[in-house]
Amino acid sequence: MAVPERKPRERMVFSAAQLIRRDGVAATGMRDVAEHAGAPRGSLQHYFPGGKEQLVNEAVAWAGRYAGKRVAKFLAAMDTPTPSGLFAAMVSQWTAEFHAVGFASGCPVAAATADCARSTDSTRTAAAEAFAAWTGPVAEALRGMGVPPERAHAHATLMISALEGALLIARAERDTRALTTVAAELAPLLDGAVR
Amino acid sequence: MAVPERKPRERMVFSAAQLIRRDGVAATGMRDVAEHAGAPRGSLQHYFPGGKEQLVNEAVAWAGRYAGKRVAKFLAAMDTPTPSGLFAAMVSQWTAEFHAVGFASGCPVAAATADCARSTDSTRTAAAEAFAAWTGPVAEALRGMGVPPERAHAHATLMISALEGALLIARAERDTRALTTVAAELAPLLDGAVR
DNA sequence: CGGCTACTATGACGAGTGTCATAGATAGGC
DNA sequence: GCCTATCTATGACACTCGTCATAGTAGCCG
Repeated sequence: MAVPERKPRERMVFSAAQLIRRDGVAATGMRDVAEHAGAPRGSLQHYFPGGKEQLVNEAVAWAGRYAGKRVAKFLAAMDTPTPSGLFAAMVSQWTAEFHAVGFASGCPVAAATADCARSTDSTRTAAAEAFAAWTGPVAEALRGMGVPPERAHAHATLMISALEGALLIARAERDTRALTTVAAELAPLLDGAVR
Repeated sequence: MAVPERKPRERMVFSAAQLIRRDGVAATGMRDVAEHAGAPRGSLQHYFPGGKEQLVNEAVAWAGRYAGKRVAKFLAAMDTPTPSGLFAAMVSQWTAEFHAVGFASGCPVAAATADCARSTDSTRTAAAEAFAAWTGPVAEALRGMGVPPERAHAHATLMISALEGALLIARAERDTRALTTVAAELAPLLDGAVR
């Protein structure tokens, strides 16, 4: 996937997210990010005076916004939206990506959480906000499908939890089995909440 | 939690698991492990000639075995075992630990997967085996409660996926909300499979 | 033209890493 | 006693990291 035409600063954030979800935060070097983004090394300290911490936090935030926006696209692609259909769409995006890149990359928010939750509090906060930026649109979509408001947020949390966990297992096993299993088993529960 | 009386080698594996789940694989140094275990630095190269990779892999394997053994203890502590009761026990162990240590530590298998799935294939395999060593006993327990054999493994995968994902969210949010939500929402589905 | 800002380029520094080499200690067998 | 295998101890090496300092370039305004 060639780096698209964007402003250098955005390219670096995007590249950071890509590398983080592949190798983790600690294993992703600033020099690697610059090279991956095709940006000069000196620009990093110019655009991100807060250093690696700032870059990582912006990458995590970017990932959260991206995931949130995807929800709307999934909805638009479905003729008759259902909770299980939305979840299936989320899962199939990941299975397709896993098959495309050979299970090389996971979720950047998960990587940042596992790596920095204790050491860097600002990154932990950024991860929490990223999860919120993802859960919110999912919950809203569920409400739009008829799920009672008091359960929509809980089901959104359940969906994202199951998805993140299945992502880990799938990556470890190099097999999308966990993802498809979770989607199949959760479907009746999700649709059962529609009033 | 003081390091219990064990043989030095086992202490180092145990300490490695503790540090990995706190700070991630890359951020955990060999010197840190030796110090945490109260073991001499020189012993590392003696017991683990395969270097850090070997130590990490054994720590991950240890974590998988530990999680698998816990299932039996959870079952023994319940008078009338149910799928939702087992899941609630797994969740409550984590909520208790989170409250005890201030959300400092996550799951070592998840950390190893996020950090090494691409870079170190042997660690990725170790993580997959750890998940298997955990899923197996859960599935067997479900069968013992009357869950049909063909669905027991799927439900075990669902339980562990949801738990792992909720762990990540809980750690990021510094709140056990995700864990309790997942336990509550998943309960009827899990118990509904009992014939 | 000068002057200023935005951005790029590059070398250096100190701290940290995993690993290795080598030497020292300790304990059991006989 | 000595010999040997197991374990400990420590200093050094090559390397990478994030960050800083400093200089250079491009482009626009006046």
